Amino acid sequence: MITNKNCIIRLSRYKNALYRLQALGFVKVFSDNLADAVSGTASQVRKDFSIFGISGNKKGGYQIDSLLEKLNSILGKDQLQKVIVVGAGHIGSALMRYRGFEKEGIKIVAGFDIDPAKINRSSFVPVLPLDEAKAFIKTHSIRIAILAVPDIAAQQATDIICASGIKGILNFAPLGLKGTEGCIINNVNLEIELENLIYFVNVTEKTR
Amino acid sequence: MITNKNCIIRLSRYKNALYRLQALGFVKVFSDNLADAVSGTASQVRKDFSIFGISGNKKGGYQIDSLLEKLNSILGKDQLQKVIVVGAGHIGSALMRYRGFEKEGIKIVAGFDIDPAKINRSSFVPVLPLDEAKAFIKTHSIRIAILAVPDIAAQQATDIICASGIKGILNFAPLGLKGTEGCIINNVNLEIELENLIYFVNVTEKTR
DNA sequence: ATCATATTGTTCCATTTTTCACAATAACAA
DNA sequence: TTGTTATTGTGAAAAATGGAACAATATGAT
Repeated sequence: MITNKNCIIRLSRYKNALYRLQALGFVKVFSDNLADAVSGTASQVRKDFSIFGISGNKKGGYQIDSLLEKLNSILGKDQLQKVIVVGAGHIGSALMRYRGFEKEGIKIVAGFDIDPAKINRSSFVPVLPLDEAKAFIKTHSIRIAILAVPDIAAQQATDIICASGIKGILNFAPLGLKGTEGCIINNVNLEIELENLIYFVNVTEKTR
Repeated sequence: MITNKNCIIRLSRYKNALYRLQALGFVKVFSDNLADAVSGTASQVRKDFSIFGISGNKKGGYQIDSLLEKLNSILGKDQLQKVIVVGAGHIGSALMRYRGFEKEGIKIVAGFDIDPAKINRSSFVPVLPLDEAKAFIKTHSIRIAILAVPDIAAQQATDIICASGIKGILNFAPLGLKGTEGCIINNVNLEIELENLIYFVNVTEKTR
């Protein structure tokens, strides 16, 4: 099994680059074209493909359409991914309104919040009481949740949705959550991303 | 020079964990406490510290307050970091309203947008025309920008702010930006994060 | 048909990152 | 004081990752 997160991220980037190339009218692509497009190396492109049994043609490169098919299948993009958002604050609401997911086959089907004032069953993405999350997750077979609640509420919310059958959480709470058995957690911590950036900006400024 | 991004991210996590421990009344901490708190290993905690010349006491662990001081200094948190947001759409606006940055010494001082309808000079975080970005960046010595514009506008916006003296960009546009000389770009790609999560959820589901 | 060329697929090597293991030693107990 | 114990700090081993190189080979030219 592949456990290299970076490798999977690269597959996503290849996929995105391929759509751009396709839109420009290209039909086939070489490993070094893709490498350029994602700022990588041609060896790595080929090795990434080889890991997943994707092969091209000697001297002929890769056929973009079939390559996209394979990548999309690996990335689970051959089916609509239904996702819920837990927490309808600033970030949560923005994610529910964000249209960028649609073209990626990711559909936010509902939001959940504890605050009655946030509930709105008739909005484009309905916002429901957290109490109803468990039933909703089961009824709609939801596997992925985006967690955008304040840090104090994060672990509790995690426990609830994990117990309801959620298999993967994209966590925006500024806190490392304890991974529950059978549930994968990816943390997107904006504060930490910024700190990281600040660190490297400072370092490169000092050393120049 | 330390170029290991993961290492710096771990420093941020240690720092956050230390604040939590401090809030619980702890005064000193051992490497394995910290390891538990961030789901890492004690060796790695010690090695990370050793890389930055942070030392503790044999049998006495680390003094939390002095440890925090050192980490904060490394992470550039001993001074207020002024940040601008470029793009006042859903994500950009949510970030401007997000209060989580404040306690991290990160202050969003202004937003910028091309759309005149988005301009609001009197809001808590003023939203100004993109035209004014260059002057603003120079006047206020801004080094860090958060980029939250649609993908088509991303490269152009990047060029503008890089040319204005921005040294680091946290990019939310779903597109790998070409790194301009002297400007570091960290990408936060929500679609890719979700795809990644979906991949690993699928894989672990299949192998069980 | 033969040759030259371009590009893949994979093996091997270098580098980076993580983990292990243990000597050094500070704190504490008797 | 002496001994015991807990914990650090680090050097060496191991694992993971990335990159270079090249044999294999399909394509197209002559």
